[in-house]
Amino acid sequence: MDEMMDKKKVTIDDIARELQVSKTTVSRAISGKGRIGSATREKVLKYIQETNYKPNAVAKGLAQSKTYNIGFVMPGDYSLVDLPFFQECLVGVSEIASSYDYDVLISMVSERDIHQLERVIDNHKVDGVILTRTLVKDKPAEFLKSKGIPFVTIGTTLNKDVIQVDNDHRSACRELTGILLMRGIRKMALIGGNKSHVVTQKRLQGFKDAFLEQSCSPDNSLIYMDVENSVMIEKIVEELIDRQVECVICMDDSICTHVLNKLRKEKIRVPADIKVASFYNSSLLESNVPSITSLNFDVKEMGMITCKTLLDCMDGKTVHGRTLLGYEVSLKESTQNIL
Amino acid sequence: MDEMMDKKKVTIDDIARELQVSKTTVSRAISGKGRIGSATREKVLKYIQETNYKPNAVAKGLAQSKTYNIGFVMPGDYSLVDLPFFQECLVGVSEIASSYDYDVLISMVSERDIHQLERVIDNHKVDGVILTRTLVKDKPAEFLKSKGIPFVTIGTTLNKDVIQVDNDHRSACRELTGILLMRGIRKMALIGGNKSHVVTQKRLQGFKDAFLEQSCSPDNSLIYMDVENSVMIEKIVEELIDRQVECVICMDDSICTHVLNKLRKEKIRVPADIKVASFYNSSLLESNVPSITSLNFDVKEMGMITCKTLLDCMDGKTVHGRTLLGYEVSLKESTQNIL
DNA sequence: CTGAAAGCGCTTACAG
DNA sequence: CTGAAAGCGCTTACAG
Repeated sequence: MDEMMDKKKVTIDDIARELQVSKTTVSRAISGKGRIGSATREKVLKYIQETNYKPNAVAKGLAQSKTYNIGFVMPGDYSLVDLPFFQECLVGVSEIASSYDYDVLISMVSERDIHQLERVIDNHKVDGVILTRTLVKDKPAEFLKSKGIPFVTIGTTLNKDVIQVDNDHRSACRELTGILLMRGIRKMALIGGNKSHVVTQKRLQGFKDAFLEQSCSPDNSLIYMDVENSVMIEKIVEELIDRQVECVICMDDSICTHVLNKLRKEKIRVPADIKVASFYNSSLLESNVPSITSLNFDVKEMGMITCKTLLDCMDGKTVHGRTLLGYEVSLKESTQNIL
Repeated sequence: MDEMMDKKKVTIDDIARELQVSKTTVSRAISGKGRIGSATREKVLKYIQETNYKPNAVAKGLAQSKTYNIGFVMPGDYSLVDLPFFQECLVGVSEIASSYDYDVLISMVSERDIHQLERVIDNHKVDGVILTRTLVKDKPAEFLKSKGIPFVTIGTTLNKDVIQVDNDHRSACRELTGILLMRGIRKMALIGGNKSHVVTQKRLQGFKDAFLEQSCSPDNSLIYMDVENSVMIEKIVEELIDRQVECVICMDDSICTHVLNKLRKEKIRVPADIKVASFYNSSLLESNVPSITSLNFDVKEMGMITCKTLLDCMDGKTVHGRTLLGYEVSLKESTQNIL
C-alpha cells in the first residue's frame, strides 16, 4: 500500500542537521580519518546504521580526485571473445575490486581500435587499468604510459618497467613438452595463434627450451604460427597426417577443438594414431573423449592477484615488476601410449 | 627527451581564464545548451580542439546528478561464466554505451548473493542497470525495483511491468521441434538446465507447443529438467540409448557437448543411430563433426538493442515493455535422415 | 575534539 | 548573448 516511495536521496547534510553536528564531523565518523570523540563517532555511526545511509561515492571521489573505478580492457574481436579466459579473469578482478570498494569498468578494444579505452581515460573515469592481453607492440600500454595512468598487464610484456602478472607459460610449456619428449616422441608438431601476442611467443620458447634440454631440436617445418581459423587448421592437420606426425600440440583449446574435429572427420584415432595435447585448457575441452592432456592455470586467482597489485600500485606502494604464477600439467588419455 | 610530463589536469577554469570568458560560456559552448554567440562558441571550440581538452565526466555527472555509468550484471558462478553468451552480449552493450558517452560497470552476482549489485546501487555509481539472466524469482529485479533504479532485462520475465528484451525462444523452439516432428520423428527427448531460469521455461513451452500443433503430445518421461552436470547427463544418455530414443534435443550447447561426448564414448553414431539438436548454439559447437542442428541468435545485436532501450528508458522516453528478437533455425547433419 | 569555509570540476537557474 | 553565484555531495586544511 503506502510504499515509502520517497526516493529523495539523503546526504551528509541531512545527517548533520538531524544529529546537530557539522558535516565535517559526520564525514570524519564515516571515514575514520581525523580526530573525533568516540561518543560522537558512535552516535553518528549508529544513526547511519539505522537509517542505512550510504555516502555518494561519486561525490566522495570528486572531492578526493579519485573515481574508485578501475578499467578492465578486454578484446572486442570475436575469435578471442569466445575464450572463457577473460570472463574468468574478470570474476577474480571484480571480487577483489569490490571488496576494496572499487568498481570495474569495461573497455573493449581490438588490435587497431582502442578508442573505448581512450574515452574512458580522457573522461577521467578510472584511477587505474588492467590490460588482459599483451601484444608485442602494445598500443594500449603505450597510450596509458603516455597518460601517466597506473596499469598492470595480465600477460608478460617485453617492456621491463611495466607491472605485469602472468602464468609462467614458458616453464609450463617446457615441462609439458619435456615430458612428451622423454616418452620418446620426436615427431612433434606445434600449432599456435597470433604471433603478435606475447603469450604465443612464450609458449613457443618453452616448446623450444624443452628440445634444447634434451639436446635435440624441433623440426621447424612442423611449427605453425599465426593460425587463426579452422580452414587453416584443417589444411595443417591434413599435412600432419600425411607426414605421419606422432603428436600435435595446440597452443590453446580453441585450436585444439578444431584439430580434434578434423581428426575425427578423417577417422584418425586419438591417441592410437596420433597424440594430442594443449598448452592451454579451459572448460571447453574438459569433457572431451578422449580426455586431453593439457596445462591448467588458475585464471580467477590470477585476476585476483592482478587486481590487488593494481590497487597497491595506485596506492603508491612499490610492487613487483613481474609476478609469475604457477601451473599444473595434467596428463590425460590423449597422449597415452597404446601398447 | 623533454617529455612534456606536466600532468596537471586542465579544467574549465583554465580555459575560461585563457580565453577571457566565463566558465559558464565555456560550459555552454561544449554542451551546446543555452544561448551563446556563434563567434564565441567557435572560439572556445577551436581552443578546445587544439588543446585537446576533455571535460571531467565525473564532475559533470555530479553537477547533473548522473553518473554516466550503466551496470551490467552477469553471473559469477562458474558453469554459466563459461558461456560466450554474456561476453558477446557485453560487446554489443559496450559499443552502444560508449557511443552515447556512457560506461559499463560490471557486477557479478549469483542466485543467492547479489551484494556486488547492492554495493554499486547503494554507492550511487550507476544510472541504470542491465540484467543478463532472468529468474523465475528474481532477486536482482526486485531489488532494483525497490530502489527505483531503471533497468531492463535480457531475457523474458513474467513480471509485465519490467522492460525486457529477448530472443523469441518459445517460437524458435516450437519451430525447430515442429520441423523434426514433421519429418516423422516421434520419440524425442529434451534435456534442459536450471528450471528457475525463465529461458528454460520458455524453451520447454516451445517444445510442447510444437507437439500441440501437430495434435500429439510429448512423452513426459523423456523430458529432463534441472540437469546441471555431466554426471547427470551421462546417466540420462544411457537411459535414452536403452529406450531407443530417435532424437535428443539439448537446451543449450553446453549440455549438447556433454551429450555428444557421451554418445561418442558409447560408440553411438550421430545421426545414424540417434539425432541430436540444440536449442541454443554458440561457437562451442560451431565446428563439431557432425555439424549440429540448432537455433541461432544474434547476441551482440541483442546487447546493442538492450543498451539503447535502457538509455531511452533513463531518458524518460516510453519504451516497449517487451521486445522480442528473431532467430534462425539452422538445419545440419546431426538431424539428417540416413537413407 | 569540533566546525566554518574552501575546494573537487562541472552545470544551470537567474539577472542583466 | 554573457556572467556571477549557487549548487551537485563529499573532503580536508585551518582555526579554535
